[in-house]
Amino acid sequence: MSSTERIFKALSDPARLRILDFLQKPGSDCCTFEGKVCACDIERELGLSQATISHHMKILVAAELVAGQKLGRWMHYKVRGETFAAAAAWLAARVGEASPKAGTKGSEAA
Amino acid sequence: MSSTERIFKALSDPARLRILDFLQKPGSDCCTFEGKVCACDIERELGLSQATISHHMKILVAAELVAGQKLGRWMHYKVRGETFAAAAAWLAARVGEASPKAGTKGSEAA
DNA sequence: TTGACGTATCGAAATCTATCGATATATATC
DNA sequence: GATATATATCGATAGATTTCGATACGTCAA
Repeated sequence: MSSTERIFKALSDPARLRILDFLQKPGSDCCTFEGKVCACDIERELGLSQATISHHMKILVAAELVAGQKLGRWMHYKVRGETFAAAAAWLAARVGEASPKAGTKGSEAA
Repeated sequence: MSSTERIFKALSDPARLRILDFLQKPGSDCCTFEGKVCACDIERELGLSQATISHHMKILVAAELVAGQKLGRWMHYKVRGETFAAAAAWLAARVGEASPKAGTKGSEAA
């Protein structure tokens, strides 16, 4: 699976979109650490089981949309802006290029 | 399903990514018409059945990533750049906002 | 009207995904 | 060491997705 496909697949689930939104504006009562949000806060915010949250975080980390760091017993996550920027660039490169002479814009999709 | 989720879901399949690439650089032997590519060419390019191509095009049109136009017996498709641009903007808005004090206002509408 | 052709839809099979409870692993505390 | 806590993994299940062949629908040409 290409990294492009992996990114969009990670973005195509409502639970994961909620997680990404939450990572950027966590509640003030969250056990954040240096801008990173604890997995337990995500679980509480979404109302899904701990196993399900762990599953989603694995997918987001594999897509490089999120970075995880273990601090003692806790996992702390934060958004990886550079991957969002790369995905945005991938999309932007496909705007207004419907001409028959497109050529060297393909990154590594498909 | 939100339009954002519908767009990313449409982008999360390798066959559909190939279709989008092909729509922007179709072969010179394709029965294109005013920059739009015939469904029969997509079928030939991808090597999937006609039913499968029709299914994928329906998903791409529903996500508004592609516009379809019927010309006699033929369906012609083209990329809708504005939807790609909107999706790129959605991603770009999530770059560099991982910190609660990254410069944006403190409006947290949860 | 009839037949041929391009496309859409239907029904089914195989595979993938989200979700959960149970359990394992790792770490902090006693 | 023993126990409690946070997270990861395992196994199972329900639902979604991809794909196809068959067939229906719409359009062009005799």
